[in-house]
Amino acid sequence: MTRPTSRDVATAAGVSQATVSLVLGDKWPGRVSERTAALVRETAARLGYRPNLAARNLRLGSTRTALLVVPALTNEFFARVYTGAARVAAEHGFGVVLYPSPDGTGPARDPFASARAALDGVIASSMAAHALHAIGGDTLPLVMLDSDPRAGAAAAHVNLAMADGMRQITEHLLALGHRRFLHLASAVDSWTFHTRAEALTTLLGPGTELRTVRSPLTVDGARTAMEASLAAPEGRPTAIVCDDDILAAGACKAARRLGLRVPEDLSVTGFDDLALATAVEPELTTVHLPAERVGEQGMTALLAVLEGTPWTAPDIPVTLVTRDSTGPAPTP
Amino acid sequence: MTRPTSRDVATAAGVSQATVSLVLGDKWPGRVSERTAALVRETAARLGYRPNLAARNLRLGSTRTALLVVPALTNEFFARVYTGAARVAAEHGFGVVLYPSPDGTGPARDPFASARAALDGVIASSMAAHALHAIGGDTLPLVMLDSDPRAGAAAAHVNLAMADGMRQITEHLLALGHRRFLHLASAVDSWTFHTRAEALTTLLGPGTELRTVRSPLTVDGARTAMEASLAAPEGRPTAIVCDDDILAAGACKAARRLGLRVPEDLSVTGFDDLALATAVEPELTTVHLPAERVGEQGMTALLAVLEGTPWTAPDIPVTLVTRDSTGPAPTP
DNA sequence: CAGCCGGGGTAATACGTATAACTTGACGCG
DNA sequence: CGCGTCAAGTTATACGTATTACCCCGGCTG
Repeated sequence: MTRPTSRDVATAAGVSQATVSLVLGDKWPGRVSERTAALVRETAARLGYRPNLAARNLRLGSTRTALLVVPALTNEFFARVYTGAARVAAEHGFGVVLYPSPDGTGPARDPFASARAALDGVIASSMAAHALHAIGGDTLPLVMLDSDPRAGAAAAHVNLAMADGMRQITEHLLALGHRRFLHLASAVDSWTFHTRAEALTTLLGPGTELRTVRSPLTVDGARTAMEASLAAPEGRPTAIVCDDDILAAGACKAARRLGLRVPEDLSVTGFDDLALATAVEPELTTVHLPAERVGEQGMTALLAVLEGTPWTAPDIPVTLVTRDSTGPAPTP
Repeated sequence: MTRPTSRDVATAAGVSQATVSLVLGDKWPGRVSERTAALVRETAARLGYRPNLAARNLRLGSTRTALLVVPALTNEFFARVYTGAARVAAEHGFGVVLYPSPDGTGPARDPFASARAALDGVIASSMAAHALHAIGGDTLPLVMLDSDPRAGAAAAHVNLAMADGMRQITEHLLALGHRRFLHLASAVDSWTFHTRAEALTTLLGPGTELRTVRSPLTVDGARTAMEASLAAPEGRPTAIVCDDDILAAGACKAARRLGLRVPEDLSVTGFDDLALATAVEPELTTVHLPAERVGEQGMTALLAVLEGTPWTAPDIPVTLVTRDSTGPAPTP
């Protein structure tokens, strides 16, 4: 009552195992007569034959499987990255297996063991460089998502035009008359944070103020942090630039609790354009990040690298979506 | 410049390949002297040896890998199910690979091919019975999540106490004086929906009204559906029972657009207790579903089944979380 | 009619591992 | 001293597949 092998199909069809493989491989047209090919196919279907992937992988020396390393799948952004990567992978007969969170909370230490599968390559998102070794990035073809392009270990980089997104935000807010800004960033230190912070500092010209607050990446964490920062009326910022829609939602809640109206008294912007951005009220002005495309390009890059083609592409463009959480700066 | 094999380690250490396997397998204490064991381990580390998982899987006839079938990973609920399953799996040296969405939008047709790995078992969530065959549930040990316990194909079931959740909601709302209800359900037909709908119908005694509306599982879809249903003042429900927090958020938005206050004019309840539930304002009264525990129990059940132990457990309890979206029924 | 070619199939092999079965000294004991 | 026992390795094999190299035979050509 064990699973049938290609040899079982062969004997049942009265041919050799090689013939079965030839037919089912579908790779050598004309190698087998149409008559026997049909017979083999019919027999295989009848027995419910499924090729043993472990054996095939061993024989071929490749598993057509990529490892995607993400901080947390419960973050909609990364779930969408996975979706995009998985779609492109499937189109090329590849699979994607996940390794959530190398920052400590992940399920296992060794992603190789955790993946339980030989890997052809790695796509790693927002990861500290020191984790690369554990991941095996030194051994396997590696594509980095949203990381420092100068980091040498990676075979290819896929980046979003974060700085340009920040430019669109600041231009929008400056045009609305805002001068006192607060940058609400995630507590985890990543290249993404540095890029955005640097862009923001550069873009805000003289005559402006900028404070930075960091908070855990949760609505409640952001609310708590902002309630503390917005309590005192003197010098209160009029615009809060958040690194994530989740933080922006928290900031809006804090404002409401303090009796501040959004956007009349306080403008708030987000990043990512998650489902959350249009679920809350007011709907968030935010930078739309095409997460699926990040996954798609990541996988495309990996496929190119695996074929030996060096891969490079311009940053993925991002666009500001103006909604209801931003408005003219209040006149004092 | 290819990856070293166990044989490479063996020759480098001056022992046989079997010895390497014996040492690294760590399974036969006293089989190899401590001296040579140390030598082998040191050599393996020096060469950067990693066992070829494909070969090991082939040899062992098991991949220690489970397939998790979920509708969409972008739904936080399922992302959390995955997280729970992956953690338990990792504790037992198992891996979890995903097959998102058999309802059509998934990356590939054949989950086996898509997984690119031989599988030891399947954990399937909210799936139509007809998809079972394609999944290979007839071939592999199968654990079903939130599905009809009477469905025979599954080796084990893991269910949430949905009916009890509905009971808690209705008792809460009835106590608040509500009599005219609207059940806002997802458009996809699942066992979960039927269970909840049936429970709701049963629990609402005489002297109550119940309407049912179905909508796509998005905030905007729910908002649109509700704007239509709430437009006419006559016979308007006072309580909206939603099958999902996402729908509840949409209902709240619809209410606000129509000038109705939540909870003063309209009470709204959700299901799941996603991050969204506390991100929106008012915070949602909702039934907390321990999603991670669903994943954990699913994996635990699969492990039991793989060991030949029949597995069974009571429904996972759920609890109503009372927040700000429900209040006393308005007096006409 | 000999030689050659190509269509259609088969036998053999290697991928890298885990383990069962066997070997070889050394040693204790009757 | 002979034999069983045991520790510490080694040899051999099988897992299921894809592919290479080979074989057989009928038909065509010179």
